[in-house]
Amino acid sequence: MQLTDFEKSVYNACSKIRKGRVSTYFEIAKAIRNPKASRAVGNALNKNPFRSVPCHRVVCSDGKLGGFVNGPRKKKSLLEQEGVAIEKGRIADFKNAFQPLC
DNA sequence: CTAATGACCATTA
DNA sequence: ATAATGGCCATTA
Repeated sequence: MQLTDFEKSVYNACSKIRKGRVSTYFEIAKAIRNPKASRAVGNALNKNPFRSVPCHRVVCSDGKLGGFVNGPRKKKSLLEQEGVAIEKGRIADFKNAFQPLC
C-alpha cells in the first residue's frame, strides 16, 4: 500500500467522522494543516484503500454530495442509511449534520 | 523534469 | 438563484 503521509492524514481525519455526521473536503484539508489542498483530499479519498474509512460521509462545502454520486449512486443511500437526511441531492440539515474535525 | 488530471473552493457575472 | 473563471494541492503519466 505505499501511501504518502498526506494520504494517511486524510484517511485518519476522515475516519474521525462519526456515524450520522458528514464533513467536507475543506474541513479535512484544514485538519491536516493544508487548507488549500481540498482537491488533493478528494484525490486521496478517491484512492481510498481502506474500507473502514467512511469516505461517503465527506461532501462539498456547499452541502451538495459532490462527486461519486452519479457513478455508484450509493452515496446518498449510504448517508440516509446512516441517518443523514438528503434533500434534492444536498444535505437537508447540513449545519446540523456537519461535524468539524478540529 | 514538465504537463495533465481530479470525489474542490471562492469569487465574479 | 445558477454559470463560468481562477487558484490551490498532490498524484500520475
